[in-house]
Amino acid sequence: MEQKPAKASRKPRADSARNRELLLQAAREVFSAGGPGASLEGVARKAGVGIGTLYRHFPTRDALFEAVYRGDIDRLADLAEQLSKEAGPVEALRLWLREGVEVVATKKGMMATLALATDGKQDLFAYSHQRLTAAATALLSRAVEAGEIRDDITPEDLLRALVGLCHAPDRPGWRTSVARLVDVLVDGLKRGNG
Amino acid sequence: MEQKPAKASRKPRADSARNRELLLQAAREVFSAGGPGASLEGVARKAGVGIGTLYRHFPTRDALFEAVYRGDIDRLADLAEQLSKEAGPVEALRLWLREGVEVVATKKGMMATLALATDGKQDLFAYSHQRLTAAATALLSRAVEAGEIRDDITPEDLLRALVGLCHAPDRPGWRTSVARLVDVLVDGLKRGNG
DNA sequence: TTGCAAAGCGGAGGGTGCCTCCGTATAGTA
DNA sequence: TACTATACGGAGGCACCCTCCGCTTTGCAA
Repeated sequence: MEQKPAKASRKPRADSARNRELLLQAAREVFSAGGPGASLEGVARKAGVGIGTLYRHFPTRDALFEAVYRGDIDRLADLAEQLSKEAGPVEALRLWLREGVEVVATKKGMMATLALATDGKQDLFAYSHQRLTAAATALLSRAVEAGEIRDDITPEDLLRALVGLCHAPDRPGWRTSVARLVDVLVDGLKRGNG
Repeated sequence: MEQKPAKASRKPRADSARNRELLLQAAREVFSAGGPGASLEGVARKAGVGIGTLYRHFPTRDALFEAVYRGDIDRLADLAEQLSKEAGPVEALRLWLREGVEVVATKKGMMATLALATDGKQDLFAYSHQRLTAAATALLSRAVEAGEIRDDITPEDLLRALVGLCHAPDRPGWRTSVARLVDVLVDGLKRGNG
């Protein structure tokens, strides 16, 4: 029942690793500027690499998104944990949502990633989805157990709201508008408003 | 200072009007199924009309959206007026948002239209934007004047929330999730939750 | 070092969609 | 019926998507 031939596989090639980095860097820039619809050929051009190379490293557009923004997802998930220790249950929720908004604000491409990560269907985003869901679950259940918010809101609801509110982060007054809405939403979560 | 030559202009051609209708019908179907990214060439094909004809009638994708969904926008705006008479201030808000969600649920293409109409920048959507903003303003200010909700929420905030919550109307449990969030939002609007 | 094959490169090519332009067809009018 | 304003339609130029495969580079072993 041997798992793998384990063929003493040779060291990964240096040019491959280098190109991968070049692509990630280029994608970061292109996506941040141009949003989720940005051209992959543009990314390859900017990286100074053939389009074929891009597709070999990242077989789909989503794979590239995943690779580019996984770090941000992780940071957001970690933040939830930290806030659970440092802030009251409701305040932690509020601050977490605000930070989520803030992250998106600086990276248009992040929106698409967040949306995909929120969607459980994509195998590719299973990891990100799991991390975000766990973060949302933790924040919500803590507040529920403290008896401070209603108990019928799912983590999916919270993520949906986060992603939804972040759409169109270009419009004048976006930040303040979304900040208000986050407040409204969090207030609405509190017990005894029904 | 004659405004126009008023050249006893000839009657508009029958084929033109017919094709316009064919295009609208085809667009309705294609957009409803395929969302905002659906192919315009596909619309033309489905209408049995050349692509040039499509572009002559609707110079941009947005113009087509506008024409297809203006009726829905109007209906939504009218509903706000009606609800103002038939329901309490806060309840009217809640019901209006719910209806907005419902309209989008059945028409993917509507999402894009709503988003565009919410955005003031598009001259093309000036009418729709104005109608929706007026509707939101009426509902909000009525509730504010009744002292039932906070007074720092703008019509733009409300529309942003509506559009935002309606994203990704495909996911399982979408309806109930959004329904919950609308409730949370409206609860959060109420006075005395800060 | 050298030779070799695995691993990786890159861009041509076929497909789709966007939008414009203009020769051709046709509906209204005289 | 003839004439012309009006409308039609699709070819053409562009950009992008993604695949495929001949060529290059790299790591490794002799």
